[in-house]
Amino acid sequence: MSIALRQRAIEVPIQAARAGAALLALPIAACARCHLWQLCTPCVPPAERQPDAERVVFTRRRLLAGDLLFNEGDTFHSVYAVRSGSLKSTVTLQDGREQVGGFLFAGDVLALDAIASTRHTSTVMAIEDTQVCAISYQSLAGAMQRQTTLQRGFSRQLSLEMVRASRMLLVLGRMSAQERLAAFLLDLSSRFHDRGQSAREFNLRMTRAEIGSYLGLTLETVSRTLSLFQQQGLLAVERRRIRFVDLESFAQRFESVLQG
Amino acid sequence: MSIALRQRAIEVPIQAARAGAALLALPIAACARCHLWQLCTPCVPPAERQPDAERVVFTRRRLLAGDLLFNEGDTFHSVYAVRSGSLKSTVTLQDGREQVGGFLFAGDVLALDAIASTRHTSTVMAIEDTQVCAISYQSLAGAMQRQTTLQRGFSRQLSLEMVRASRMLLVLGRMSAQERLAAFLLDLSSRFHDRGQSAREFNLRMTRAEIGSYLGLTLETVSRTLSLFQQQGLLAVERRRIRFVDLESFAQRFESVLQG
DNA sequence: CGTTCCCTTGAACTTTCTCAACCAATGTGG
DNA sequence: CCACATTGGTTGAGAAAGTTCAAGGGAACG
Repeated sequence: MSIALRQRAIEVPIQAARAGAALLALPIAACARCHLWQLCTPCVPPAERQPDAERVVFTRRRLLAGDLLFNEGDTFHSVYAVRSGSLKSTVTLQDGREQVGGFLFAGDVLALDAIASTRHTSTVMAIEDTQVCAISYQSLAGAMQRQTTLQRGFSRQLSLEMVRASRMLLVLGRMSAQERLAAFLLDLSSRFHDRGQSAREFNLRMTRAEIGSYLGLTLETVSRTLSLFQQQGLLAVERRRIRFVDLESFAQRFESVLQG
Repeated sequence: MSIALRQRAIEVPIQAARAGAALLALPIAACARCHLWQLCTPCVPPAERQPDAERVVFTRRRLLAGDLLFNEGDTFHSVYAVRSGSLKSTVTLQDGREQVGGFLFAGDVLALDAIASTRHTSTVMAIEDTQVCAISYQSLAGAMQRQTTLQRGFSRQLSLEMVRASRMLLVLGRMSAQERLAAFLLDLSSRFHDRGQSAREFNLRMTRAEIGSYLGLTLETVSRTLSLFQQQGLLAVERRRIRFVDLESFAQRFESVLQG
């Protein structure tokens, strides 16, 4: 579950994965970002396969916008990697209040937080047409026992999620609506950039209400703040299309947001 | 790093650890709660030691109130287990705004989130006189390679932290000042209870300002809200001493807070 | 072509924050 | 032991930020 703002870029493993991608001709771009690609049978040609790699069961799954990948409380069987599309993860209070915990895009891995509890702790829904790989956790755990690299990468991934979560606490705890939204947009920008898309201009995949929920704001405040940024000449907003007029100065103006 | 509200109780591993405690006569109570006690040379009598347990290096460290355990950005060498006392973990924005990320008590394990980055992502300070065990991560990682149980327990611990973090996001994102403070007090109550202390009455170890920072509120709001709870006959507050007039009904009144 | 969903904007209202004064407890140095 | 400073906590009043309620517009979809 990606609950928070990303690091500016994810350094080492991406590099490695990209090098690997060139070498091994990964089927799709998302796999180059996926931390689990070494386990993925379709991603690794037979010649290079580890003998036990066979045991890790990957399943492809297609979702339409609005489809649930899994529900809070469902038994945990698999972790997932996003191949294409986008999803949101949500948690719900007893009284029905819902909070978006994060947005997931191609290459993101999710459901790691279920390992402890054997049940999913959030609901994940596709917000556009989406493909995911399901990776059986049982077989993954087995492979991790044998492959140290993999196990380390996995711990690393988990602990990265925690870093993101604690950054998000800062956002929700200390920042104004403008700062929250700026942080959110800069996060999206850097994530799209990492995926080879434009950092300056992109389509939001989610509604104002979902953004608001994620940031602890109402949809009206999100809308007003976007309008404000536009009035100030910082952004061009047209429905879900966002363009930074000057990305560098925007980032600078809100730099308090980007790590200490 | 404990960034969020705890589960009501931590089930399986505690049970196991307590059974172990009885069997092996752990030196202090905190060790019975510590997820790493199996590695702890003083905790495991020579007869029962795994041959590679020797390699995990534990160091005791004493801190006075106000002492730093480590600073944001310090190189990461060890994870820590709290033996006694309390600490707070904080993160800071460039402009100096600070956010308390969590409070740590006896038996808690911290600095797990540094694994990914090789640097500590938060500053941890003792808020009263405190003892910790420092566990060399290098030797811990080695032991985990050999002991599957340990490695699984570690992943479990990491993923528990994530569950807590996402619960905290709910608190900061969706809840009013009263709900936040109620959630905080109930969390403390259950944590003290887990440690064999009273769930109904306890001393806050932290200032109003620290509570406020943790909950995304000002210290004045914390103070006013405590006064309000007292006026409503829910709490008896006297400086840092908190007593629930009726813990069950208090919990019920704010039950929206406690998981779905 | 009408319905639905999403977004925008305005106005009144609520909550929390900010600023400020004050009190109580604790610690310090003469 | 007392005067004084420091730290932590309480309370009030006004200001600010964001929410709620309400109305209306536009794109998308059947």
